[in-house]
Amino acid sequence: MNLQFEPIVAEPTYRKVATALVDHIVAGRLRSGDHLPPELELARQFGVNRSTVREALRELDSAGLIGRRRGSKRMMVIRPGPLQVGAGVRRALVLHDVTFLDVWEALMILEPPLAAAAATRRSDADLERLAAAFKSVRAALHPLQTVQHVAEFFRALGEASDNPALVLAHEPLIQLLEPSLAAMIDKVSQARTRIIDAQRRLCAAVEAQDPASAQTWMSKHIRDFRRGYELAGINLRHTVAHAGPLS
Amino acid sequence: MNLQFEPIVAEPTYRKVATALVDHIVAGRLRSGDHLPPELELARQFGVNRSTVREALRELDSAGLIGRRRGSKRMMVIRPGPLQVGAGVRRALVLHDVTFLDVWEALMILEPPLAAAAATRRSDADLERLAAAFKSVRAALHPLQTVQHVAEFFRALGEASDNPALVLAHEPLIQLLEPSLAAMIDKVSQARTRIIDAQRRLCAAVEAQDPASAQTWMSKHIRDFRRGYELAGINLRHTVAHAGPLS
DNA sequence: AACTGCCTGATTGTCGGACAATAGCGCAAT
DNA sequence: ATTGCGCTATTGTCCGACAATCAGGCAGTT
Repeated sequence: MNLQFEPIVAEPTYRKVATALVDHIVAGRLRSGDHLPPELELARQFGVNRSTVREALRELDSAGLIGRRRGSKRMMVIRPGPLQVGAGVRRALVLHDVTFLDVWEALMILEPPLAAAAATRRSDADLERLAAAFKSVRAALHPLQTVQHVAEFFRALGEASDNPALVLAHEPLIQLLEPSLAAMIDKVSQARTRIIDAQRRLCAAVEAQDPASAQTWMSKHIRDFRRGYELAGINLRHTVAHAGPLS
Repeated sequence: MNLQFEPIVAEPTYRKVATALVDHIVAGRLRSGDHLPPELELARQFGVNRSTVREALRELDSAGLIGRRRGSKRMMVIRPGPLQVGAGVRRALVLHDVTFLDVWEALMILEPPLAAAAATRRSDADLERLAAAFKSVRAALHPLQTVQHVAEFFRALGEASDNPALVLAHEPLIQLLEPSLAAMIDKVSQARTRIIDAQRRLCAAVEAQDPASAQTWMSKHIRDFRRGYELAGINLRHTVAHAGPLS
């Protein structure tokens, strides 16, 4: 009696419908921008009730695979963007009790090479976006504004790296950084100046397409964040939970 | 006439219900392992129809925030695990036409420092899991088995780093690597040997808690992957799309 | 005491139908 | 070309229903 049985899996219908739709999207039969067939039509084709279709649609919705333009009624297929995906990962990280130190360490690993890649491969448009973000940071009045533009600076740098994997990997980190950074800037007077200084060097390095310099300065920049947190009296071993608006 | 108006957002009820539930979970009022109230009870409390509640539940379901034990009927709150979150990110990456080169570059950035962190902070249990994975790789018969255990090796290393941010960041990369790696091992005869050799060194470094050595060998290891792909005749600039089972 | 079988209630999965609100769209009028 | 009007399609939400099955109690047997 050495028999081992596989557990029986009874997938509910709404999940089957969902995976069927996902498969169509990932296989490219439904492309980004295409309108999804109306719910009743889908129900007819799948041979299920509209309620069931709707439950499946909520799953795709939550996965960021479908959405609609503002003011539009019909659903269309979209590509899950970094903000959407990043928000999900951020939630997961918060629930896993990620600490400031964890986030800082990950940034320390990711951002310098990312900056180097950005410097190497940036397009003129990327440079422009980066410069615009830098300008906004200098012009920002409130800490909250500042961090929003700092986040945009990081995002611009990510896009410049021209590597979707890196973009999606560092997006949740940026989102986790944002709220705590505001508190830090508010408490540490030199923080703003030092951030602006680092960004100026980074802009220059990216413009000059000097990866080594970009990497070095980003490294200093991230290290500075840690110093800022310590000066602000934030315990790096605390979890980042509840540090900002969530969903 | 310089007025700018904010766009009016009219959130549907099912989304409000979903965010209300998410807020409760993230705020810790509903903890991992808690049973969710029955749908009718939720409908009563929210003052909406059960269908609406169910659509909201599908959203949380897809986000990996709720689930159920096998054979159980009632939903319970869970923490979205790396596999779940990673699968979502992987889908997003595929839809963003990520290339082998992109994935390789991200691995090249992430894995060496991750290995160093693992070597520094690994527990005895981590070491055991890593050794078990290594053993399974050596014992594996088919390429498909091999890559599964190789993936497990990377996951074990990630867990050993004791940094959830790093774990979640490299999970989608592992998942993207998996299918193509099988093809590569099948074509390049030395690949298996070289992987095992690298893993042996990595195991030793992690056991000796020697971060520098771990980082160096991981660096070589990842670099080897690239050589393998080139030997296998895989164009690194091709997208990884459709390279394996999706959802 | 432990295991088994059985019954009952609770809960979910799926269905059908209904209706209000409104986006989409064509057509006429300006 | 823009505006106004009216019809249709589509979504959001609700109600009610029923089958399947899980959870828990209860009795009977060994």
